[in-house]
Amino acid sequence: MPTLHNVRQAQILDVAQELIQLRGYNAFSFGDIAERIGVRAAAVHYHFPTKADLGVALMRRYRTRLHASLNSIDEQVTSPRKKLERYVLLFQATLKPDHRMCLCGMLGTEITTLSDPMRTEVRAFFEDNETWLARVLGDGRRQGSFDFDGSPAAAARIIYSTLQGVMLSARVFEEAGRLPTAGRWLLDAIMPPSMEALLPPR
Amino acid sequence: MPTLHNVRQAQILDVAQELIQLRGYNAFSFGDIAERIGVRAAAVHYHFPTKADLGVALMRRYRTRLHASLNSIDEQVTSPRKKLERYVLLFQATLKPDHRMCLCGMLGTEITTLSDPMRTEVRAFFEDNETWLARVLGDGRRQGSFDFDGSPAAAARIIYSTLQGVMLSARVFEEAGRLPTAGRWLLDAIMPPSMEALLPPR
DNA sequence: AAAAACACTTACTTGCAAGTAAGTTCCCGA
DNA sequence: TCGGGAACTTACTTGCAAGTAAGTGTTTTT
Repeated sequence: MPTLHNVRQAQILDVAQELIQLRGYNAFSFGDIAERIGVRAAAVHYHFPTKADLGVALMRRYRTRLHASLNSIDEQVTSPRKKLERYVLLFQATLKPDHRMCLCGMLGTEITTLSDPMRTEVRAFFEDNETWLARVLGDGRRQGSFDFDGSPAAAARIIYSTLQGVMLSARVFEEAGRLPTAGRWLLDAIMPPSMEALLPPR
Repeated sequence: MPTLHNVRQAQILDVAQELIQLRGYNAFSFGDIAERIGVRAAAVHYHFPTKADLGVALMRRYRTRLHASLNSIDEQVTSPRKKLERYVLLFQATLKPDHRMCLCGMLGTEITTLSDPMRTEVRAFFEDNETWLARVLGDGRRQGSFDFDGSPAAAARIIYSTLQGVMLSARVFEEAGRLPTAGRWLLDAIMPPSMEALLPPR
């Protein structure tokens, strides 16, 4: 069961995540967190001694949640195309409320200013995504529902990058609609010619 | 001719640009700039009263240079495909030396922390890119060298986003090679089937 | 030759951020 | 009921960052 301690920690991580996604790691302070949850800054230090500690804990939780989301997709749908559709929805859920960046897209740009353990976590997050995507893309191509050149790993890297980049520009223009548009475009781009008749009308 | 004043201003902008591309807007100070050019921080304030002033001046210069680069491409090559190849080279030139982000990719993630005039400049930079790309894509499709669904503007948005996203992951993994790979993939993705025989061997 | 403008400097203020130390309050188990 | 720990607080130190004010030496203009 969740102890009070863990509840508070989770609350701190929630606020920290929101602030980082909105402003970036170098533009939020322990004071900002404290103010939002109604305590003093020292209370935040009690739970996470340093900013780097907080960052690492946050990244670990974020990665754990990613794994849960990807597992959930794998359990709930079997078609590779449907998996990718669900995957794009994860990005939409992040972006939609208030044009948040993906936590890792944000930390990726700031990576040179992060501690070593945080850097490691950020890279691992990128890798987790690319690995999962590569598997789905490989499966899809093997069973004929996808068609693309090169290795699944290379395609995965590009698709993941595209989604990150689209989140960025959707944020810059405050046009969350760019994400679903790009998602459809990507799916169409890797669809074999033989299946194009199945596309929904535009 | 360039006055001493302008030389110093340019020098400050050079250092500021490098620092922002490497660390971000919220992770550099006037002191950092001063140290690198061998003056005191107040000297930087003499040329650019506030950080926001510096940022706006930097963005304006960056945009002017973008326009020069795009004009140069338009003058030097006529084939839409060759134009895109040259365009990708612009990104490579930015990324290559030390895994720098595009100045605007960096500022885009930090956009909520920027002054209004800076935000405007960042958005304008994105728009300039997308507008140019849309024109090249439209031209290319009209003359049969490209094939893609949807409006040229929509394709331009996605391609630009992809390049931004690829820069981000190339930086995260310190693998500059991801950019040319993605560039080739993108060009292939919008190439009509009839021309696939012309692809270079892999 | 005097004065004004230029490109700085030193010295300073303000304010915030990270982090620490030493309490204080409350609850819980022995 | 009393001791101890958990979850804070206040109060503090250190350090840096933005920005300002008042000089200083050098150069340019008149």
